Amino acid sequence: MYKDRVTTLASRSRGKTVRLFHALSDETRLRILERLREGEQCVCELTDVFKTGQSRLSFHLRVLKDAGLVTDRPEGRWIYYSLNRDALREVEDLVAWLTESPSGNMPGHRC
Amino acid sequence: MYKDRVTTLASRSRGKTVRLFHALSDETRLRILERLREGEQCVCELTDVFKTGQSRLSFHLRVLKDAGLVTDRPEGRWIYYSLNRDALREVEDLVAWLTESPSGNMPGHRC
DNA sequence: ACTACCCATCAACATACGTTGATTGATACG
DNA sequence: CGTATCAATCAACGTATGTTGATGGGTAGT
Repeated sequence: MYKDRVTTLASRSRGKTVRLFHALSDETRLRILERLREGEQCVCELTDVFKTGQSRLSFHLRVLKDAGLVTDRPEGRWIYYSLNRDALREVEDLVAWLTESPSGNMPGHRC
Repeated sequence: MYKDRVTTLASRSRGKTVRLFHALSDETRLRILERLREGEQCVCELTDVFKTGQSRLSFHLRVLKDAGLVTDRPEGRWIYYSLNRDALREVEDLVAWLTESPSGNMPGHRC
């Protein structure tokens, strides 16, 4: 369990992790995720709710998708977005690993 | 337990959350956190390890500190930084809340 | 076919962010 | 004292990011 988490962070490319956190570091995108938490939604629903330009939402949805936090599914002329809970759990593990105390000791340092 | 998490995210200002994730969305800062995970460190230690300019680290440490992820403690002419594990646990809860399925149902929408 | 709708993409712009090198202040040490 | 060290801050710069309005491609309905 513990070992799993170690490798989770260690083996993961830092760039991918950075993109994950970056995707989460925007108010609009957080609100989108909160919304998607309730279930699948199409873009038109979101533009309705957020009362904002469509291209703006499209932009943010793309950031979330590139980070792997959401998935999309076309149906007719709509595209439905939904949360990727696996990615979120990965974020949880990442942070959990940081929170834990390491086993070994650190080498000293002369200032 | 579940209710706690709900209020954790709901009562929290989104701006603060955004700053948290933003602080985590940089490779240098992630490496600093990984380092601090092993224990308290002064800036000179970090400049040594990362072989980079002092002002650069100072900048990133400030971002981390403003987000509440680290704390600093002056001692003599050095300043020691350490992880704020409470803040990290807060991040964990935030993400956990997003991951969970909500209880109620969403209102429908006509496209 | 024609029109209406949904969405992604683009170009242009403004703002935010990270880097670098220099300066400043504070502490320690001779 | 004078000098050296540690670290925060500043100004200047280039790049990344988010916003807006316009365009275009695909699907549905008439």
